[in-house]
Amino acid sequence: MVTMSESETGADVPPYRYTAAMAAQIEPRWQAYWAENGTFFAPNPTGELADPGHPRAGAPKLHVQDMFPYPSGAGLHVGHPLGYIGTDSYTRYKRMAGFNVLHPMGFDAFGLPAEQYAVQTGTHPRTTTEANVERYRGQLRRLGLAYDERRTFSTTDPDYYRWTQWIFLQVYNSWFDPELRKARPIDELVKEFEAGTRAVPDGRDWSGLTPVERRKVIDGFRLAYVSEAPVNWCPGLGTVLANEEVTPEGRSERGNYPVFQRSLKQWMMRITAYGDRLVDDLDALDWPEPVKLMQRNWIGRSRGAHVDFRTAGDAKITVFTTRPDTLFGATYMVLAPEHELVSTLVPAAWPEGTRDAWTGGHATPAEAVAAYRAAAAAKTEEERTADAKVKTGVFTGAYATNPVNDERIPVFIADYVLAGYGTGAIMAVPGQDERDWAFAEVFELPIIRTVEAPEGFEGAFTGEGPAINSDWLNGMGVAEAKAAMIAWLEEHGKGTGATTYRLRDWLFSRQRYWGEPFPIVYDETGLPVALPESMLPVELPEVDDFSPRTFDPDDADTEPETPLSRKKDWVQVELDLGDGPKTYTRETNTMPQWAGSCWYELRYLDPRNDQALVDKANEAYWMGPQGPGDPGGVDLYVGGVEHAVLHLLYARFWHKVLFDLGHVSSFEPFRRLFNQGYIQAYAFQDERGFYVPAEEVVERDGKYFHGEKEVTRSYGKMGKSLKNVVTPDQMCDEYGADTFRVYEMAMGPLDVSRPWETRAVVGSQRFLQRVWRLIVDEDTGAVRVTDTPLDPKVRRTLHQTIAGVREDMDELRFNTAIAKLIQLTNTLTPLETTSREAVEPLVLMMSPFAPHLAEELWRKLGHDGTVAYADFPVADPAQLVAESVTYPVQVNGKVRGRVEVAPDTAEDSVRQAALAAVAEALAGREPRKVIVVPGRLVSVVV
RNA sequence: GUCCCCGUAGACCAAUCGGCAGAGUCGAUGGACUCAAAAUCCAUUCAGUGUGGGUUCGAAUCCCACCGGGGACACCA
Repeated sequence: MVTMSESETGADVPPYRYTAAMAAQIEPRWQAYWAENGTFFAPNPTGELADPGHPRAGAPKLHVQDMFPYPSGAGLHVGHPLGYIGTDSYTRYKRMAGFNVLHPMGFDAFGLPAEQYAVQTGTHPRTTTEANVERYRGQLRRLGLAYDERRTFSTTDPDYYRWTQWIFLQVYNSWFDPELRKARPIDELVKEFEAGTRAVPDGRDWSGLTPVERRKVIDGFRLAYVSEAPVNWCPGLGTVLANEEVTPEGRSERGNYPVFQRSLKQWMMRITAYGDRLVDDLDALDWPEPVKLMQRNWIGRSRGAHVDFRTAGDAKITVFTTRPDTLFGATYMVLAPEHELVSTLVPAAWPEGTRDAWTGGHATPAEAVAAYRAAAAAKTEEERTADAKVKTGVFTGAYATNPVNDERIPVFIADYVLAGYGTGAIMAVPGQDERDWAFAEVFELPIIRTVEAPEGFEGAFTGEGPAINSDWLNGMGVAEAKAAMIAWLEEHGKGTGATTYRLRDWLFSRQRYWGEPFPIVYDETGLPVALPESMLPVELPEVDDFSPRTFDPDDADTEPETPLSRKKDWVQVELDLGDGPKTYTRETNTMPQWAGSCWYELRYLDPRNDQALVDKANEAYWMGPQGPGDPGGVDLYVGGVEHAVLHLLYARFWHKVLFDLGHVSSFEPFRRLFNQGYIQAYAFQDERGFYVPAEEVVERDGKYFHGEKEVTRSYGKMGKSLKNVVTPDQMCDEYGADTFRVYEMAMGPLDVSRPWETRAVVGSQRFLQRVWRLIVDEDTGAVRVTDTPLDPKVRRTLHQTIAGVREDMDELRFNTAIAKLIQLTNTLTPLETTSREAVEPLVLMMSPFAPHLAEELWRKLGHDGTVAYADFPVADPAQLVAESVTYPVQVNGKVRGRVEVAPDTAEDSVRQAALAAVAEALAGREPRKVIVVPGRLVSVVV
């Protein structure tokens, strides 16, 4: 590839041409100007960042935000800023169009990779994180991104995580009222218990409870709580992980280490309480459908019933089913192998009439069950999934009674029933469930259809149809039968209507150093005590050894050890929490990386407020609902689709808690979500499979060569290991930031992934050069613009461009907007004189994409100050009317002629003219039909 | 296996409500400039829309099936 340095050493490059060297002069100058003048400061309604004298104070607001980056040690490659440049172009346009634009940027700086990187390099994570953040800032500044620099922060700043901890306390000090479907302060729950208006669980008497018992009751209601429960333990990382961080293969999303289920005491957040609202409120959001779908699937709400089946003695098995209408078809039951009732159910011997196929060849039920349990436990998640096609299981020797018809049905255990979902037990209805059907075939169990299947239908029928073989339900449709059965179950005390979720509570603690400490201590009872707000932030202490204790990745029998627990003088602390000075023990877990990104959109609104996480007036202005039914939230949130579930679900959850407690007026954090595409790149491997530097590969005759060796091409993410990284810094060096920005925006729609192609960047540079050349004499540097009025035809082109560009910008179609600007430039280029009338709007329209160039040219055109607040051009409607319209005339679908008429010509006249134009093609045939599409074409059918 | 998205010149991409397949960029080719090259400028080139059906006066666009690419989910009762 030819580099700019070669071209610039050429003696005959005109001295005032727009080149990379010229860009390198212009760009830092304007970046400094913007920084010195606070050009992109957005005024708040109130507080320290209010500025009534600002040109956009009180204007309609627009809050646009990017998913903030995690500042990795590798720095940015050209794929990262795609979305940032998109939002920057959009907000620069909107600012010029009159909006008060909030476009901030921050850094998600806590987390595992920073810690791992720090461990590798032997430096403190804060040191490496801060260095990385500085590097990112430099890279972003160089791209001319118009951020309000007063509003930036890192999640690792104590001033920031003070409020992360504050929100944790809000969550901790709240409970979910199922009647009101919202969070309420925990004090209100205590008052209800004291007044006796709410019953204490287990029917105990509040006044008879000891203080410790009362605390335990209360703690059981909190939205943040400690529980001893099976969690995902990852020895390789030395920490536990949330369900969302574990892949379907049972490995960690980060690092791909094995994950094991272990029962451990951990902090949880009661996100399940919000399952309904998290599903329902998706309808109010302007989000890509696939993302909504992923969230719906992840939450996995299903409506149905809990049904009790009696077993020997007084025992009962409770199942969850979405099809209570099919109860008459329940011919057997299945428990998950791990189900706690299994051992109590198993009788001493096989009952009379047990089939051989049911026993697995074992002499007693206990043996059979033990063997099956062992086999199931030995299977990895992967094997279990792979074996899904063949149903396995074993008879427990026990029977249960179907509550609707008192039929005696056998109880099996099988690994196709999952312990973690519903009640871990099912009623099996082979007639209406494919899995049950498959199991019934293997074990020769009876099949009773309870929904009439179509004539000749084979297998389980899951569709709609009238109920059959179901006594009083017969004839009802599925929905009606469900409702009738639930009513019957509730009336007879055999079950209740119920909703279950796939969503689990959010495992919120991590055994890491580099995260937010919990604002929690433990007293002598071992129960948690919240620190008062006045003690925030709880700062992360300095430790000698911040590296976590990790283990053999495959050793499941290990215990997590938190790095903070080794800091004994920090863990033991004397505090006065109202009962006089006492010794407490600090919580030594830290929060997961998601905590900081759960609410950062709010802190941008009021980053310096030390009285509240955000002033209510500022929140209402920037994020409040814009009308009835509107959820409020960020007006445009741009980021990759990989956060469809994790970050976006957690952030919605926290936002709703804050909404319930009255801290924010919006009930959703992100009104509109846009998923940008990815920039990927080709990578090349030699015959040994080693990657060779992509920039050194040349193409000849459709083959690829590295030196003399042929190499094979593949396509994927940019990364060090693939040796195909291109950085924005390289592009700025070789072409300038404006060229890079224009190229990224011009290469395709923002939401489409595409391959990077460095050699195509020159096209954008040529475009900027042409614009520059229109205005600046390349030999003398003189401005060559005149006040000559535009030719009427060119004027119409100009106004059509303005109208088109505005439309494209509003729809984030930057690629087509740029195409229109290139077209306009190409129209102006051959003209003898450059008219100010055309070139000023052109510069203004260029400025969202090439802001430095535009500022420079705007100055040269004789204007003071910045172009950032100049009015974006508005098209004159009179100029948008075409002088004449050419109608193609089709005869039987083929174009046979054209007519040119005035734009306001009546349809009848167009018809006459069109028929005359194709008279020859018609050859006297009588048209059967003539269709005139106004402004488009005429179609004649013969 | 199920669901979702996408297939348009050699490459990246346009095409409003179903209305003349082409706005823009790269590449390639030719020309201008140059001693020559680079850079720059000018011009030209190239597909009938993945395949096969259907609806329609008219389909890249709507419907069905298949092929290819990408993504999500994958015993969730």
